[in-house]
Amino acid sequence: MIDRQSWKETVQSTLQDLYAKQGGQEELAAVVIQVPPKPEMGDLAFPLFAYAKAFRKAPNVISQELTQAVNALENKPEGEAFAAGPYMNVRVAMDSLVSDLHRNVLEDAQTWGNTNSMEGRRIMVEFSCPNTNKPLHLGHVRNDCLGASVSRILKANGAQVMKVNLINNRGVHICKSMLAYKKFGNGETPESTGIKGDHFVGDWYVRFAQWEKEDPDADRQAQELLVKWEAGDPETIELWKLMNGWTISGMEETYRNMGIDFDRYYFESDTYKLGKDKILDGLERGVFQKQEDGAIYIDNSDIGLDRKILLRKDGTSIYITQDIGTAISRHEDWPFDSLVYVVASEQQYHFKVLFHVLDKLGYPWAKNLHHLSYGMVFLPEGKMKSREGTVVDADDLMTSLSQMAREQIIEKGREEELEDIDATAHDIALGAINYYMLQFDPAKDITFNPKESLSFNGNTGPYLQYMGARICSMLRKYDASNAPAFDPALLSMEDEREILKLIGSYPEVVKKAGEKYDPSYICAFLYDLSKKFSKYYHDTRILNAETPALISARVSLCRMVLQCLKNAFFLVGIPFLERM
RNA sequence: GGGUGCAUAGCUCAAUGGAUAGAGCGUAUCCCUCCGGAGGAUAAAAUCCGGGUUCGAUUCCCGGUGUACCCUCCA
Repeated sequence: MIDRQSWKETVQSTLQDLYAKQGGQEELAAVVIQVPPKPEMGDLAFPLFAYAKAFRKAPNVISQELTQAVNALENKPEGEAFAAGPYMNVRVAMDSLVSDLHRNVLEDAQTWGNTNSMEGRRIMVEFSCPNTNKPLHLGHVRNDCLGASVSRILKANGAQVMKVNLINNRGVHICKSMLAYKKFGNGETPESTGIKGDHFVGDWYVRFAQWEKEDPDADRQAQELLVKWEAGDPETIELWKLMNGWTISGMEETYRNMGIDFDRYYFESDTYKLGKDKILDGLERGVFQKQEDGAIYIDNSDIGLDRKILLRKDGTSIYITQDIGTAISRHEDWPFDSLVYVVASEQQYHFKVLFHVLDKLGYPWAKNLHHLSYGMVFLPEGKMKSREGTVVDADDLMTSLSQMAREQIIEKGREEELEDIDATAHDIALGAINYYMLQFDPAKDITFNPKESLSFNGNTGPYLQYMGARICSMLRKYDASNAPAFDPALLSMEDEREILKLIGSYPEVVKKAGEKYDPSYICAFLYDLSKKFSKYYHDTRILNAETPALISARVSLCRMVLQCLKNAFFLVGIPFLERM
């Protein structure tokens, strides 16, 4: 909103003139523009340390001379410069800027804040990618929140986005739950037991782990079943389809519940054969080599890595085999400019190799593949372990949070106000989860403490939702019919200037979040805005301000904040609530 | 052993190379004559260690220490 560029240019040329006056010849270093640490110190800051040597003067002195020169200019940008020690700071005149901002925010409404920084780019985003042998857990939740949010942020920056999910529905782990079910299942089904499909299949996976401990032959049998599966044995395929169907329908229920959706599903079972073909093809062309025992590998010594097996000696495919096939068929389906894989940091090596393999196979787009690597989610006692029953299940998490939200609603006596308590509780839970998962730098490992993390107070999603609900509540009480026109000059308090500047910076935040694939910038913005607004309405009368014009101006500010909250909420998956 | 991240307050996290390193939780103390207390205010409390670059380093570089993940014909 503030015209930083004009100020920068003005200061640069004034500084250069000043230097020339005292006989300086050479070109000075580019001026740096900053935001002062406190609002009362102005809106812009120019540190002048770097020029001390050239001017042979202390930065404080340069600041004073520069300030005088800048303020004496006839056609400087609107505002006032003042010396602040070794800095020259500027307080910008905001009235016309605020008028524009006010108009833009309210006219653009839900598209306000969107940028065109990625206009025309076609970006595919892969996320979630569950295995069909167990239900979604906390790790998937971080993945899903990130993938969904990044997709929305890229879109808000003008990109065309294709959200894809890759169902890992084949492999020895799938065979393990199938085998245990075959052996011990007695024909039970999710329907007969009343257990959600993905949980039902997951239970058999756990059962296999127990059996494996008792019977050393279990693992060999699982491998055998995988070979049968790849050979297309009808009975095996039938069971596989049945069990995958159970899992996937269970997961889709979880996705729906969490507001996650995809434009397209890919199935590993459909693409691994293409991967195999491409590897055999690469072998023929001399890109890959064959070991004495028959396994095919790529020699990665050119990028400082060891050899990597691409196809087992028995001819069955492994994890990377299908990823090769999947990437190729995706580019055929929807030619993308870039493909973003949202996958945990533990797979960094895998993606390094994958991208290298595709590059060696000669696909030009292999250079535009990006691994959005995010940190692990740990529990206070360490890594989640299914064997020790410490896995935090996604469905359980949603259920317990909804339950907590429901209790709070009742405790606060809000039932009467709400049309649908369960729906509101659900949205609060969703807001809490999304904000929790997205507020941190994706690269960082995070520790999820169920007792401490599941709070609705402080820096949480519900706190943000509450701000929105409070503003809505105010606006409902305001009669706008004879409201005086918006006068930006009335919003001159420090608090108001701060809030307006923050709103003005929102498009830049959206842009940065897109460039960095990082929703945490949006989260930080939301918290900052909410906290500032929260203090503002605590200290300042709005609906009962002194004059109708003042009321109108402040209400307008509230409307702007509200629009900004709504738009940012959308990007990070926090449901907006008019009442809560 | 090699590779890649990470290291900031008691805990969980912020901080475009700049001014007094910010929040939440927890702890202590205040605030419902005022628009919703899922709130506001105040206080105590931190940059892993050693070098280097720079006018200036939490930030950049090198070394060390700690920690996590990977280096499987698991996914």
